[in-house]
Formats: sequence, structure tokens, C-alpha cells
Amino acid sequence: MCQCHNTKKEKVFITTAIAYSSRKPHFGNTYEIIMSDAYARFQRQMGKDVFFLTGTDEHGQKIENLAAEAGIAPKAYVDGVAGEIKRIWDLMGASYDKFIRTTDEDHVKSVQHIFKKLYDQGDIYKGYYEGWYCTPCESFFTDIQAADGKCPDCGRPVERTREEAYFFAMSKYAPRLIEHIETHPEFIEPESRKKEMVNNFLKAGLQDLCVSRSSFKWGIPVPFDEKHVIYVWIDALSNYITALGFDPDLTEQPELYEKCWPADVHIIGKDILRFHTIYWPIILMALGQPLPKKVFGHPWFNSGADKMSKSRGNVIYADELAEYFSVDGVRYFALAEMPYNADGSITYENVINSYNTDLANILGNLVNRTHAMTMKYFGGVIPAPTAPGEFDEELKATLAKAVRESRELMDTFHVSDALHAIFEALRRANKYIDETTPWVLAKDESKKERLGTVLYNLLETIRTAAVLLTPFIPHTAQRIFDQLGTKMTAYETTAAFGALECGASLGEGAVLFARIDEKKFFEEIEAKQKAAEAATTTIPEPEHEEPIGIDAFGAVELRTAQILACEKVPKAKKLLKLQVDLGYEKRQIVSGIAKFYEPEALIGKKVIIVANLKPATLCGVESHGMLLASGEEEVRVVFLDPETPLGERVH
RNA sequence: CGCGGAGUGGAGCAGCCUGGUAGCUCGUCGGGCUCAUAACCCGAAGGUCGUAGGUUCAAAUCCUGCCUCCGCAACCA
Repeated sequence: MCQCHNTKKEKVFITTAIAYSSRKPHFGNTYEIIMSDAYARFQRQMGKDVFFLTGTDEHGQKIENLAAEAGIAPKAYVDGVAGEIKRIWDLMGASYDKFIRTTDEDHVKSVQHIFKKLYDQGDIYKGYYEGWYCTPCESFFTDIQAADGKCPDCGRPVERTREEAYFFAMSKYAPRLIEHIETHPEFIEPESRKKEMVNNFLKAGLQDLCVSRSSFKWGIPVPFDEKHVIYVWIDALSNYITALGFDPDLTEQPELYEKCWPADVHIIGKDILRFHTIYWPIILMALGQPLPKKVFGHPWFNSGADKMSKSRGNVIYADELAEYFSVDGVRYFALAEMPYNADGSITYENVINSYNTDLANILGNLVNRTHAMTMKYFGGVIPAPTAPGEFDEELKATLAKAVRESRELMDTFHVSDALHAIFEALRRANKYIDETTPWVLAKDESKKERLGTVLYNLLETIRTAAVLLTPFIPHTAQRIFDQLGTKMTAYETTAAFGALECGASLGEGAVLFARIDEKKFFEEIEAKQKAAEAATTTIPEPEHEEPIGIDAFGAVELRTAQILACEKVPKAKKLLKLQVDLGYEKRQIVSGIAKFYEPEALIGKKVIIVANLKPATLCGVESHGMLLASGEEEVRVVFLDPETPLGERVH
């Protein structure tokens, strides 16, 4: 299949998802670029010809809205955020070869050509998007979403509308895609995600995908119909090929594209696996292009046990962490702590622990003590090893195992396991020092040769480990090479023990990672947070609605009622079915509060309901009205004084 | 019965495919060493591997039921 049996290096094309430029990315978002970077650096070390692509997704309604709120043009807004994203990627040491922005001129042009081609060949057709439209939100909703005639976002009435839109007829390609997935078991990883995609979407039957919008402007215009902009699917996903210069209008694709495509791996968050394993392959099939070889869906970092989110106030940023733990400290934590197939968890305690234990104690201290002894006993000149002694073989064997295993594990994206394999060798080296007791050998002039061998073995172990660690913590690896005064940094030098040049002089010693005092750290963090709180208000300014008149409020008929009975809606996780008494009538209401209240606890309580809400059906259960409650993440029902009469109007 | 995944010493994970003495990191307790960043090394305590059955000479591992948790999907009126 590969026609090139010459000396040309094997190419590897690696991509991350492009980051949505609505706001500054947090640590969870940053994980992806760190992980991909480690993989890209690893592949370069393996001698591959790597092309590593990342970038930003800059269109869409959300950005249009945020820009409007900020009172600036969308382009100015995304220039700012994309700049911030790039700054953080660069700070974290991301070694990408190209940073694409979906507002780049050539991307825009190619996407338009792609859209046109798909339209011309009949995959995209013009149709009508029928649904419920909320004018203030400028959003469309499906029958199910707006089942009660209310906007699911703002709760205001929606109108039945037919909007002209373009659709991609996906179903035609589904059988081919199913076959591809079944005959290419490595296509979706981890494996467990594959079934989710096939069973939930592909086998269930694909709906035609709406690929244009006319409800907002901030996007790439449909080239032959300027009322429409191209929706995110074709715009964002195409970046993987437009970044290489692909354009369907060219009679011959550029060299970069011919060389790199298909991608060897798209590294993405598990949340967008669906777009990358269904929509994207189908778009490629329609374009007559080969499919990516692998889509790897990585897990996410939670903040403690919870999802990281602004409203919870638990957001941690990579650049702020780096101020305390250094870039490599942050990289190491991200890479070592994320399990292969389950969400990771970040807390300051965990970061401190990983930093102190692994980086400061095991790695840093090992380098430090070895360097110090070589200075003290040999004036900083690397001694030549002589006859092997006790424990030497075991040390070398552990190191060889680390070389072998870390490579195998990285090949299959088991990043944290690969790091663990390397640290295994470092732990063994610390033990080797205790076993061989160089400080005892140093007291006996006749043991000088043995002492030299011991130190050489240690220095060479450290050097080898530093080579292996290069993809993960490149800055630290370089600092170790500097301290060893060695130029033997290539991966090939790990093949056999003994590449370190004896007779050469060590570089200057330095502490690689100063231990962090947990107590002091938290005092500092707290002080910082207090200062930040003092500077701003505790509660960030929420998004406000347009002012309304009294009559608009009056249109909502709020009345007092009592909950007579309450039970869970079967098959629904979030819904409770309530029977309420308004005094003048009884009715049934379904409310999404199952997560927050036990059904029994609500019986007898008095509440406020929206009495004139059109009935809706939720999960097959009729709901006639709506309970008043506060909160998004944590919902609290508004309860009334038990003395309140029933059926009263609330003003 | 919508689709999938997971429940392993105090915490976080590996082992399960290809049954056969339960492993790693952190934490706790005891000891050692002094080259080193209160670090490093050794030892110990601590698990009926969610639960109830089944297959087998033998089950964390295979099969079945149940419980709990987590993704995805569907509803947070």
C-alpha cells in the first residue's frame, strides 16, 4: 500500500479539535493540546515526519452574541480570544506546525468551494427547516424541544416557522460508513465509544443534516445564496483539509495535502466524537477523499468531582497553574493523571501531590543527588564504567523495560501509563543508590573504580530517562541534558546502555523542581482569591433580558397552588409528575426537578405555578403548567408560606 | 425493558479479552540511611475484588439476575 520503499520518512498527520473562540480555555480544554503535543513530539522522536495541526473555530451565533454584548465586531472579538488561546497553547509548549483559524481567508474560500461542490453534485439540497422560532433568541427549536410552545432557552412563546435552509442528505452514505467502521476496528478509539456511535446514530438511521443558517450572520456565506451562512459542521470540520491547502476547485491538490491526508489521528474530546465519526467521514466520502485513519476521543478533566464551569466557580486555568507549578509541572500533571478511558480529576491537592512526589522527589532529587556526588567525588567529570557489579544488571534491565514499554504504550495513546513506566526506572535508580551506597565507597580509595561505575550507571540512567521524558516535559528534559553536559539526546541513544560520554564534564547543577509547601500554597491562593473578590463583586453580572412593560408581565398568569401528589416519571431521569390543586381546579404538571427533590418531600407544599402555559407532553406525560424555581445547576423550587390560600393570582 | 461503560484495601487506578498465589501510586504506622529538595530506601497494617446464583478441580477474571454510579440518546414547561 505504501509505494515509497525509499529512505523517505513516514509521515504522521496529527490534529486537535479547533478550539471554540467564545472565551478563554480552561485547564480541561487545555488538556487536549498538551496530550496531542506529547504525542506529536513522541512521533517526531520516533523519526516520523510529523505535521501537527491545531487552531480555532471562530464562527457561530454564540460568538456573534458575545461580540454584540461587548459592543465590538465579531472579528475583533475572536481576534482577542483566538490570541488568548494561541498564547496559552504557546505557553504550554505546543509544537504545532500550523495554527488555523476558520476566519482565515483561504479556509473561507475552500469551505465555500466545498459547499458548492456538494450542492452541485446533489448531496446538499435546499429545503425548509420547519420548527419553532424564538425571535428574541433568534433560534430554532424542534417540536420536541418546544413542545409547549415556549422557547427552551428563555421561556417566551415561539412561533411556527418555515425557514429556508440547506440540508446534507447523509443517509445515502450510512451503509458505507457502517461498513468502514466494522472493517476498521481501529477507526474509533477507545473502543467503548464505537458502539455508542453505531447503535445510537448510524443504525437508528441518519437524518438529513441542516448545514446552513439564516438566523445569524457570523459565518461563512453560502457562495450562491448570501442570505445563508454555512453552519458549523462543514465550516469547522473542513479545517483538517483546508489547512493543508485542499480545495475541490483545484485540478490538482497541493503537495502538503497529498502528503499528509488522510490524517493519522484526530485527537478530540469525547463530546464531539459524533461529529468526527459520522458527519465528517460522510462529508469526506461525498468529496471523494479518504477517511482519517483514527479518531481518538479523550476523556475530560473534572474540577474535583464536578464538571468545570464558570457558574460553579471552580474553573482552573492552565496558565495560572503554570505560575505556581511551571509549564512542565502542569504538563506532567495533565499527562500523568488522566486515565485512559475515564474522566480525570484536578484539584490543587492533586497537582501539588503529583508535583512534589514525582517531579521534585523522585526525578528532581535523583538528578540532584547524583550530580552532587559526581561533583564531590570526581570533580564533575563523568567517570568511566569498569567491571559490572551487584545490582547493575537489575538497574539496566528496569531501564530497558522503560524504554520498551513507554514506546508501546505511547503508540496506543496510554499516555499516563507510559509516564509511569519511565518513572519506574527513576524509582529503581533511587533504590540503586541506597543499595550501592556511594558515600561508603567514597571513603575507601580501593573502591574508586566501583564508585565510578555506580555513578556512571546513575548518570546514564538519568540521561536515558530524560530522552524518554522529552515528549512529555521537554523543558525539564533539556535542563537535565544541560546538567549532564551531554549532547546525546536522540532517541536512538536509548537502544543500548552507555551512550553518555565518559570523561566529559557535567554542567552546572540546579534544583529542577523546588518542593511546594501545601500550606503556604493555599494561603497564597486564598489571599489571591480574596483580593479578586474584593476587586469585583462575588456574583458576576448575569445576562439580562430586555426591559418589559407591566402588560408583558401580566400576560403570565401566576397562581398559588398546593402539591397533592408527586411521583417520578418512569423512563425520565429528571422529571417529576406532580398533581397540584389550584382550589378552583386540579391539574398535572411535569417538572425537571427529580435530581433535587424526593417526591414525598414535596407533597403538601405550596408553590407558584404558571397557570396559563399551553399544555405540553414530556416523555409521554402531559404537563399543564410550570413550577417556579430558581437556579440552573442547582434548582430550588419557590415554596410559599403554608398559610397562603390556593388559586390566588401572584403579582 | 433506548444504547454503552464502570463498581478492586482510606483515596486514585491496573488486572478481566487468553480463568490458577490480588498489583501500582498516594496516604497511615514502624525501621534504615545521610549523597540529596524534611528527600531517598526497607518493612508492616489494611481488600470475602458491588450483590445473589451458575459453569469449573479452580472465578476479580466466563455466564445469568439484581443494586448503585457514569457517559450517550430522550425529556430539564
